[in-house]
Amino acid sequence: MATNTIPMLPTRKQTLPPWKVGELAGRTGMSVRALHHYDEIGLLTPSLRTPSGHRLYQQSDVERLQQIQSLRVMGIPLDEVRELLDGARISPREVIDLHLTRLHEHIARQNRLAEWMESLATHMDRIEAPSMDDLCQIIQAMTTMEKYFTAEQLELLRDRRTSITEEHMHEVRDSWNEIIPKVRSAMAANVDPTSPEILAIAKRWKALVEEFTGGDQQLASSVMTMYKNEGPLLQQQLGEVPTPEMFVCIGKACAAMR
Amino acid sequence: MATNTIPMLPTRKQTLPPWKVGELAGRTGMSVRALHHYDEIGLLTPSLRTPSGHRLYQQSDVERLQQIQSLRVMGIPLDEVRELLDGARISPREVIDLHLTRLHEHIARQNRLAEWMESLATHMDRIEAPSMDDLCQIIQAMTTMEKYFTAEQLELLRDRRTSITEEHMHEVRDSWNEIIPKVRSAMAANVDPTSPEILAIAKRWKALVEEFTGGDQQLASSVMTMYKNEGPLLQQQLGEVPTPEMFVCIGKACAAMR
DNA sequence: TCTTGCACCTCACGTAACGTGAGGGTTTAG
DNA sequence: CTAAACCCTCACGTTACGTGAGGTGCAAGA
Repeated sequence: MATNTIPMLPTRKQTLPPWKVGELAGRTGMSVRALHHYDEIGLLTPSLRTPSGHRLYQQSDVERLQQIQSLRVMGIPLDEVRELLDGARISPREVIDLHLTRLHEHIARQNRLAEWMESLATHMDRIEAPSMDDLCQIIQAMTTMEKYFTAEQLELLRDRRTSITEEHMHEVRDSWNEIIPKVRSAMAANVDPTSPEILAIAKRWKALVEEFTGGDQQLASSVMTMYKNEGPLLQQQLGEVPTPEMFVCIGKACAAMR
Repeated sequence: MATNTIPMLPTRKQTLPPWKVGELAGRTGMSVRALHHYDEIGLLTPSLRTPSGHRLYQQSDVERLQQIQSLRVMGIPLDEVRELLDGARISPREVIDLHLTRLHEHIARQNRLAEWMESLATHMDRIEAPSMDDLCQIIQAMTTMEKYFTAEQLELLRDRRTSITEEHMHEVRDSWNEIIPKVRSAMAANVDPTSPEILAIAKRWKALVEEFTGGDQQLASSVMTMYKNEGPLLQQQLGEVPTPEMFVCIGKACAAMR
């Protein structure tokens, strides 16, 4: 490079001695292996070799390498770089736009993941001494819920959760743990759904559902679908869990109440 | 799964028949090949095989797979998942934080790249019919400048560039293309730097520099360093370019002016 | 009972862009 | 002339599987 800063002799440009691979690597910040690799895949083949096979890179090769490096900083894969430099039937502006679009999509995905992990972290902080098992269960619960609820419903639930006290959540949990076994034993005893015993339970059940859904019918049915499909999974995580049969039973009771 | 939604018979859990690989794959959304792979790397080895060698996954294996899937959605590599599930000597909260940090760094890098590519795009839009070569040259210029200027200096230059009209930029370019050959020929003729001829040129030179740098001495020296080190590259892109010798010559002339 | 078809098995190569030796020639400075 | 430094060509390792190739196991219909 320094040889060319002498301004009086610009015509000697072509007579510059070609570079060996190590020299080119050193001057361009590439590794020798990378240059070998570019040669292997036909991206940058030195235009000369010594009789013994040593690679010799001419000025034109150096320029090509600089072009390669330029395109690579955009994150363009090597085979695409080769296509662009060899038969460029796509405009540079399109190249930029295309990769910018890809990049933005990638960033958006990563941002969603980060957001998701942050909400995961807040969930984890509710547990006193979380084990790896707890972590996995919470992740499973979150991904499961994402399958059954829309984004708005999830946000609504998130809001409601933060606006509610920790104790109240436990109270609700305890209520379910009390009610569900009652329903189960009543059903096992073949009690009539319209009997006063079940009607009383159904009233509490409806109140709990009402409180959770805030009267949102869509939300209520999403919850039911989820419990129907993911019964065993939720049971593992929540303890007592309503079965489809219970939904039927309580549904009959509610119908009888009207 | 459906077999377990019958709530009256929870004790039959263990007697569930084990699953073959295709069945497990179908139910968990994994591919058979992935399960084979997990087996190969010792991440999930089915606890049973049929005499003929068919893999049989028990309930415990299914649970492990669910844990694996849970951790994988965070983007944790497989060997790390194995470490976490086997000998978890790191707390789940740390796992989340660690990967969240990684993720944020990654996002930050991608964002910087996106920003960079957007500014690249605006540069490209200044060229009428940009070729792939123009694209590479602009990229080179941008990366080169990033080596010599600080972030603030670059922003300053960006601001100045947008506040200036296109024509004016061409005028400045033309001025340099006029002045530099004059200096070169004067130097070739060994004209004294303190001669009125050179002094006149030096005044125009200084004015141009002054306009570009806005009097910022740091900026001026950064520019000089860049021209010194990247002479040939810039020459390729700008046409006429000052050499270190010219800086010396003009420096002498300026000293004589005072 | 035989065959058909499907699910299963074990290799083994391919992916992206090189890093990292191994084993052996070449060049060059002393 | 020799030793250091440099060069060469394989060739495996990396990540998380996809995609056959070639062969076996198993349940059901003819």
